[in-house]
Amino acid sequence: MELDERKMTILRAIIQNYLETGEPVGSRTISKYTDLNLSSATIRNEMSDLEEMGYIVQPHTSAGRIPSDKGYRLYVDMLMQDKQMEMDNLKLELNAKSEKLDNILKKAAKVIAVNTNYASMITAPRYRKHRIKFLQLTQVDTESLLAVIILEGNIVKNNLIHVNEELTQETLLKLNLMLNTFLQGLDLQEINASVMQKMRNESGGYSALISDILDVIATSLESEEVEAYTSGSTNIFKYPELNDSAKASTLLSALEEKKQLTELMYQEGDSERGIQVYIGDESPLEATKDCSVVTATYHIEEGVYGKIGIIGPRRMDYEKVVGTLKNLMSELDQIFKKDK
Amino acid sequence: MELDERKMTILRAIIQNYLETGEPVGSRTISKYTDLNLSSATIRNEMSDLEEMGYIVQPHTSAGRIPSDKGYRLYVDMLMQDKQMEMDNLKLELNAKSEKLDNILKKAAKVIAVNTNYASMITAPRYRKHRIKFLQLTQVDTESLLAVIILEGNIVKNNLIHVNEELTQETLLKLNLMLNTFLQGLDLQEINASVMQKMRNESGGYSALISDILDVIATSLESEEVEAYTSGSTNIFKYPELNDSAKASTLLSALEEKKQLTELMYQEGDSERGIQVYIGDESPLEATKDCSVVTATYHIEEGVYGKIGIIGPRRMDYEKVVGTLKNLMSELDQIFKKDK
DNA sequence: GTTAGCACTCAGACCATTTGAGTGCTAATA
DNA sequence: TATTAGCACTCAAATGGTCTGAGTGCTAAC
Repeated sequence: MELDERKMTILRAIIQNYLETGEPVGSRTISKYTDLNLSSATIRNEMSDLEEMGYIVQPHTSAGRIPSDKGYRLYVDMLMQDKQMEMDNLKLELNAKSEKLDNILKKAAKVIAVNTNYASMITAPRYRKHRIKFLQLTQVDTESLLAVIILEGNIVKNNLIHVNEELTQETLLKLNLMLNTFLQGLDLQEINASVMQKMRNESGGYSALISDILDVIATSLESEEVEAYTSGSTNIFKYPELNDSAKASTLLSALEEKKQLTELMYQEGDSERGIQVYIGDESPLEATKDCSVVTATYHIEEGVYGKIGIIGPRRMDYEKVVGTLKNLMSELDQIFKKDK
Repeated sequence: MELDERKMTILRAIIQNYLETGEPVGSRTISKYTDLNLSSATIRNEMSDLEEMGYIVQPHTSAGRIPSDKGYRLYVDMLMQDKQMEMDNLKLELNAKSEKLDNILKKAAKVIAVNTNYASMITAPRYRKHRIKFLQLTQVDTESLLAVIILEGNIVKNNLIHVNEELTQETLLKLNLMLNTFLQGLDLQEINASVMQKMRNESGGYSALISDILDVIATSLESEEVEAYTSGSTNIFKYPELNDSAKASTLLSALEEKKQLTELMYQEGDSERGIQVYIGDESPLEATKDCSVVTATYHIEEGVYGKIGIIGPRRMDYEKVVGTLKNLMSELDQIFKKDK
């Protein structure tokens, strides 16, 4: 059987109608809804064909039809190659000048959630390897040193180190110089035993302190799970099909935990560019089997990127979501470009 | 009428039973549950009295009784002055040495949520006024300066500032010296126009930069909303009485927003010490009218403290919750003491 | 190829009935 | 006088039957 023009129109009508109402849609509805001027009986025949081809399903005999994952997929694919969206204006109100990365991201997540009425999640950019760009120790008071570590991409980490004796200005300068000489441009793997040994040798009696500092660096680089922010997770209550306590609970847990979702977003073959759509069972994540997840990538610099995700019901308004995401992506790209 | 020994016992039995089951409890149950050896009829008489006194209510005629807010209140008050809890061992697994404040707090929130099966929230310590302890500018690369600001209580803030020209080492030293001389020990209110003017005068041509820096400081200090972490928010699905979508939704929104809850925790008359219990309508917060909220305070140093909160159903296991909180409070106090 | 008509299906609403847990009251008992 | 047994009563929730309406598939007519 062939998926001709008319079948397409009907399928599209079914999907759009279902997106609006959330109820299975019947033949009579479609016969009125479209401008094809076909009777419900004809529609029934076509629908029966569409069902056979797997694009729609009946939740039970004598109910209307709802789109299957395959049907959504077709619809989404059609959308994707379709005309460029007209952009509805969404702006991050940021005085970007002194705004920090995490604030920007939090706001972005919120903007998306509010605009789409779905749950959103955004991850901080993931650097392929965290190279040390710059290191600095400063005496804060008699008993503590502040270690500031700047990684490539201007991620700033800091940590207090407790010391017993006050260090002279001179010693600090020396230590700083040494640390930078040895460690600049390295990532965690490259700080191996031999580097560490050399540093200790040259430290002139401060080898204990050096160890402490290396410890701090190690935890800073290592524990770097990708940070993620969510927003609008309670939006899922707006969709009856997700709004039973078992489903809502697993979904919200996933959103709270973030970790799984992060993994999903950084999926293999994510192509680093463009927009990815997981419909229902297509998702490798158990918790989102009843949802659709749309992810997008924003870029900070070559090879450094983060992800935005939207989680909503299968009957998500894909058109709007994809539009909003594209929009926000370029917005973010802008901000980070200006930021340079 | 008087609340004699026997009535107390019965009330306690009703509450405890209701905590376990979540169902209204009837006279027959109590007559078997307690070791008073009274018939259900007698219990009925007593219950009728208790109802008249306002400690229990009937959800509808011919249902069992459930505790009223007043009843819970009595019960909680009894608990509070009761014997010291035996501590069940909960430990934060932390290698506290290099662990940062926010990590400790996140873990604490999690530990509580897991231990109690309620939702938990913890706020970072709130300083009455944020005084600047130490400031430092560092050149990171040709176009950016890193400004590190350490506030009293060792809260570290940092921000990148974009500059057009590279500064000499000497200029930086001078600027740093000046910044510290002028700003050390001040809080935001105290950085007024006259201080700013003086600084600009002495800056020797870097007044634009100084303005930028002051901007950064201002946002760092000002935007200091209390940070808060939540955990286990999905636990609320475990309690049928909260598990309808309207209630769950408002509650979860409150947990996601955090702001309202933070306000609740830093309530007027919070006495800075000890444990506070809000039962149902006692809470000034609309979103938690159907819940109970228990808050506790942990201390970092004189006058600097944060809050832990537990949110659960009215029929919360107050005994356990209060125990756990006391426990964790001392644990946290320990960690922060060691940390000094 | 399209349409009208008809029999059939099934979820959900509606209603009556039953069940069981719980109550209040009264009279008997210790 | 305090306690208890007994009984009539209430009401939520469960059960089960019936009806309704939206929807289908199939067939015959256009």
